[in-house]
Amino acid sequence: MNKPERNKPRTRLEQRESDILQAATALFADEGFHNTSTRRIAGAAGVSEGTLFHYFNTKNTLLQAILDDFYAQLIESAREGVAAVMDTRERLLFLAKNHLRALMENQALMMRLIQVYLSVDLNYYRDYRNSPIHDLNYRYTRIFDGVIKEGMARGYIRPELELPIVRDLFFGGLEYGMRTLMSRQYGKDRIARYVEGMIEPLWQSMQASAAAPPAGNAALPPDRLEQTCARLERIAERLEKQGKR
Amino acid sequence: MNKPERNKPRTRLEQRESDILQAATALFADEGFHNTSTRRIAGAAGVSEGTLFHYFNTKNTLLQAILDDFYAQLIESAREGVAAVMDTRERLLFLAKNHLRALMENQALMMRLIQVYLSVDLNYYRDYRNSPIHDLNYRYTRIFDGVIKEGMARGYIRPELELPIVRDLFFGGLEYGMRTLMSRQYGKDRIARYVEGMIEPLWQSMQASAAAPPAGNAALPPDRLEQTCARLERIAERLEKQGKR
Amino acid sequence: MNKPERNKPRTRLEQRESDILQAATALFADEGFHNTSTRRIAGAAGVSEGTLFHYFNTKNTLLQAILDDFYAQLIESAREGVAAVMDTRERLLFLAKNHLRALMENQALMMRLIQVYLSVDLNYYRDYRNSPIHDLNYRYTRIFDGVIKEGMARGYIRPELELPIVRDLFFGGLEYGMRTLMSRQYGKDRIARYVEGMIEPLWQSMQASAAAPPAGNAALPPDRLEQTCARLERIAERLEKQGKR
Amino acid sequence: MNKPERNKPRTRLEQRESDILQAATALFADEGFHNTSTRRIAGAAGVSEGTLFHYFNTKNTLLQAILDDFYAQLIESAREGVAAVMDTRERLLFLAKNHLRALMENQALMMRLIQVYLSVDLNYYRDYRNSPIHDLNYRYTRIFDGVIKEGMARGYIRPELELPIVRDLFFGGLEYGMRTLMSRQYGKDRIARYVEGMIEPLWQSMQASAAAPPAGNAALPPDRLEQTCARLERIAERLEKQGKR
DNA sequence: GATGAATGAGATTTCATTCAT
DNA sequence: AATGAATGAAATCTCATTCAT
Repeated sequence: MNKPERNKPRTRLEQRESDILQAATALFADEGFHNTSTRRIAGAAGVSEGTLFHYFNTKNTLLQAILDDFYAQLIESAREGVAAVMDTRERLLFLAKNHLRALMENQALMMRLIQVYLSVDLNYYRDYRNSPIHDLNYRYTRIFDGVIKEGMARGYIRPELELPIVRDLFFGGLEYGMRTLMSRQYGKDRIARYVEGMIEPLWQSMQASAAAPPAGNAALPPDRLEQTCARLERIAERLEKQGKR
Repeated sequence: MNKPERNKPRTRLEQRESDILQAATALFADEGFHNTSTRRIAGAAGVSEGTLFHYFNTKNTLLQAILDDFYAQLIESAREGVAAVMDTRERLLFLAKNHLRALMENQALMMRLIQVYLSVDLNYYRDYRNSPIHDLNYRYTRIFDGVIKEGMARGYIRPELELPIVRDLFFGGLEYGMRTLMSRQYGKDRIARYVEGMIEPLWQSMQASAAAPPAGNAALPPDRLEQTCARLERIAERLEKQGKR
Repeated sequence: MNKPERNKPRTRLEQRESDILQAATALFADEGFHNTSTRRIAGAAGVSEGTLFHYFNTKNTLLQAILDDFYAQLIESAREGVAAVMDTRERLLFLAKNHLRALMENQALMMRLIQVYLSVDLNYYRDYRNSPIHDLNYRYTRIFDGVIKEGMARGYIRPELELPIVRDLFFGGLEYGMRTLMSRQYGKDRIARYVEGMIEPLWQSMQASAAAPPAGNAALPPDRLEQTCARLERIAERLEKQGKR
Repeated sequence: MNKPERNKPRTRLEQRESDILQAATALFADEGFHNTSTRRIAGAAGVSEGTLFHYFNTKNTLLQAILDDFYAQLIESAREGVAAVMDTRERLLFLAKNHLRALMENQALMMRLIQVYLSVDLNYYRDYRNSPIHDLNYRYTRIFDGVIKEGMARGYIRPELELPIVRDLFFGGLEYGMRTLMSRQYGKDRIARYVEGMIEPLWQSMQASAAAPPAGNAALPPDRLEQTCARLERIAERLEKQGKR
């Protein structure tokens, strides 16, 4: 899947804008946002610094534009994939793979960018809900939400499951795992295997069947038993010590 | 639980060092690493810039020291909690709460710092394995790993579960969810409820072979019970012998 | 002879660059390299500090540029003078005067700059041969070498004389003597007298085999005379032929 | 010959002072004056920074002390050598070798130090005559002067020779030549050979005999002749060119 | 006498942004 | 629309020197 080239720029203006975006994307990904000067971006894009600021008023604007592009593609690809597959589990697999693929294809740029953006340039937790990135992310994750809700409606997923939590596990798990994945050489199949390994337990916990014995209680007995055993063990140990004296 | 105050600084040197660390921690948390100048840190700590660099050769050194401190506390509290509780599920609940608590107590500093550190100042994915933070994180997550492995040994967790994936879901989910949590006013119980909501599906998916018998009582570990009984009998016998003396 | 004004700057850029170079030259000369801040240079040149670094990436680059300019002028003037005079002794006199003149005209800057450069900023004796200043100096002293070699070829200088040693005496003596000269008020004729006083013994020691016949007329180069006479006769013959046509 | 150890420090105070001097000497030599911080000197000397400034009020004081020591040794060794040898030429050879040896033994320190001192920290040419280093150097070069004067008195050196000029050639030549010597691997004999090569022409030019044909005139005839030849040559060449047309 | 923590002025360099051309 | 020279504020870090202990 081709990235920024997708919207083929036709006019000279669009070409320039695209050049700048691509150059900035590559440099941000390689060196990080703060370690990349606008001068270098301009140089890499083959334009003057003045021109760069002619297209993007601010370095932050540039970052925002990159994020916009990225999310636009992410959202589009996610929607397409979800529309093409009907099975809920397959849809989740697709979303996960697509998510990782997009992140990695951009040389992990996005993860870094988003983090930097969230962590440094915005006061993230202060005004997250008003930030433009919140909006992007919201629109993106709604696709996931839709899949889950449809799965519930169809009876594949137990309906009392808390959606936000599944969402956190899904995206959080994927991005956390990406660290491990990226620090090694990885192939396409490696990603696929990893994703399947992650969806499997998630899927289990979503199953309607698993809800049958209402969890809460089902988990209690062995714990209770375990606790009692442990207590007895402790007593036994104490007795042993005393015995040795 | 109190943070840097824990190791109460006694000498004047330690006091100063602690002052600087605290000031830097707060500022980094509020404004981000790159938006906080050493001058402001020095000012906030009540020392001159020269003094700051007398204690920490580099702004990065300062960051490193903060991370070291944070992880040291995190690791210690995690170990203590795990040692105090025997039940696997309870342990996971504790680890999750502890993780969130630590992150939030530091004004979400650490998450941001770590991200910045990973994303910007290091070339994260390039030399992650050699970075000092990798080591810290490794030592921390091994505690989680230990809990899971012990759970498997005891029969509470199906042994074919892939540990790295559970780990990614656990920590990734927590940190991803933290965004939501922090953007609202939250109370202690809110965290607790959130954590329990997250552990519940995770725990389910860990249960022994949920695929075959629909979970529930299948989680019973009969051998464990048998072993404990046998041991108790042995102890009883020994006690009987002692009683005969 | 005017220094940086020589290549009259036409464009605004060249003008600025020249301003900066001149300001830096003057300040370095007055206060020394390490005691002159870039801020003061910028101020003296009437530009902002940012502009200064726009033209010269580094304070050292600036120094290098000054040295380049100086040597370029030195080399050019030396070549011109040598080309304009045929007599070896006159050439040496010229080179010596020119050397001192250039050094003094630049407010003794160059001697100081070069020394500082050699002594402090480079590890002089460690990588002298690879330093850019070595190259400049080499190109300059080759002019002297050429004069000496030609003097040998013409029979005015005894050929067994060791060129490096004469070179050391020549330039070393001049620069060492400059200290004395500069600490007093000096006029043009004073320099001239000093130079003549220095060339006199040097020249004597270069004369052909001063050891054998007590010098003086021994310096006569009979073969040179013979060769020239022969050549003149040949030319005369040819002219005669032409006249017969 | 041992350098700073010569005045064997007895008291603890003297030992410390000597330690500091030695450390500073080595570091200045290796890294240059401005690139060596007092902190590093203190560290290398095994004392605290406070102590360093207890012994030497100023970094410049330290430099001055080093120079004092160096010159003291230089002067002493020069005096001893001159006293031990009677022949004028031998004395000059000794002085030259001794000069180079001392310079090189100190890792070329002194040359660099003096240059730095002269070039940067003092406004050398402004108040050279009042500077302490002028005094040291004056006392040192007077030894050379004495040798020359005695040589004149004994009839070995022509009396009309200008002493300052010979002095400049002698010391200037030596120090200029040192650059070449130090940038290669050199042995003791290499220095000796170099010095002899340099004294030879110098000595010739000092000879009383060379004065017999009063130089000035003696040098004229061949020059005059040369000029005439050159002129004739030029005319001949022009004629030849015309002839070829 | 010895220490080394503390200082604060200052040094070089970077950078996003502006604006005259 | 495009340029790139110009800016000046700010950033990190160094350093000789002082002084309380």
